[in-house]
Amino acid sequence: MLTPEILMKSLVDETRLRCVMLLMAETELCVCEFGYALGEPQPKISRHLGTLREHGVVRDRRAGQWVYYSLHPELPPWAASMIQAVAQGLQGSETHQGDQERLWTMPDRPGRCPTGVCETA
Amino acid sequence: MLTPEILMKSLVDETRLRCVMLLMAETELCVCEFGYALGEPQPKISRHLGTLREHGVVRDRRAGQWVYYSLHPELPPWAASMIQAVAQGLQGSETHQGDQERLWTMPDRPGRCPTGVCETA
DNA sequence: AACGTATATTCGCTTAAACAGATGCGAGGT
DNA sequence: ACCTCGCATCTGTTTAAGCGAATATACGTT
Repeated sequence: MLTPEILMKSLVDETRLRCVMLLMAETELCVCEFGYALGEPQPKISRHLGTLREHGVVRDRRAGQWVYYSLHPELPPWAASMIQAVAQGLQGSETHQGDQERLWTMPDRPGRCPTGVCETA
Repeated sequence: MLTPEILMKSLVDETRLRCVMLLMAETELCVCEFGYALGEPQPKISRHLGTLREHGVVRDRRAGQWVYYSLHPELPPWAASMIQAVAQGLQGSETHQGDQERLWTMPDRPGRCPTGVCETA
C-alpha cells in the first residue's frame, strides 16, 4: 500500500520525478521515450521505472516489444494531490520543460503512426 | 528559494516529517518539545530542525533559552498544498498520532503556564 | 564568576541508494 | 534458426546522508 513516506522516497530521486512529471502530461510512455526525453541511459531509466512500479506509483503494460508506463489508475486522492502540488511547484522549471519539448521532437515514437493521424487498430 | 526537490528532500527523512506534522497542529514548538514528543535525543532533533530551517521550510525564533520553531510563514502555495496532502495521507498513522498524544501529556511545557490559563505578559 | 539548562555543532562511522557497464531475456522479423 | 531491438537485471564501486557520542555555545540564575 502506498504511504506518504513511500511516495516521498519515490519522488525524491530526480530521474523518477522527471518520469512522473512526464506522465502527468503524456498519460502513457514507453521506456525508450523516457530515455530519449531525459537523455539518460536505458538501464537507468528502467531501474527507476521499476522502483516506481514496485512502490505502486505507476503501472506497466506490455505491448509487443514495448512496455508502456502510466500513472497508477488507483492513486489515493492525497497522492494525486501531492503530485499535483509538485507539478505546480515545477512550473517553468528548465529541466522539466526541456524533457517535455525533447519528447515532442522525438522521431519515430512507438505507438504513433508517422502521419500523426492515428487510428486504433 | 524553496523548490519541490528541496521540500521532498526535507520531508523524506522520518524525523523531519514527524516534526513538520507536529507543526501542522501546534503552530509553534521548541526543541525540547519535539524531543519529548518523538522520544529522540536532542542533538538529533536539533540537527534536523536545522536543515528544515536552511531549506526554508520552518522558521526559528529565540525566546530566552528556548528556540521556537514554526512552519515558515511564507511557504509558497504549492508547498502548503503538498504538506497538506501528506498530512491527509498520514491520517490515522500510529507514529504521528502517538507523537501528538505524547506532546499533550508532556509535563512543564515551556511557554504554557502550569494552570493552562495563559496570559500574554 | 560559576553553574545548570536549552540548543547547536563537530567527529568518525555506517548504511542505503544511485551509478556505469556488462549481461540476460523476450518479442518480432527475415 | 538466427538476428535485432526493447527492456530488465546483475556486479562492483562510489557517494550522500543519517547516526551516536562528545563537545561547544548561549542564556539565565545565583
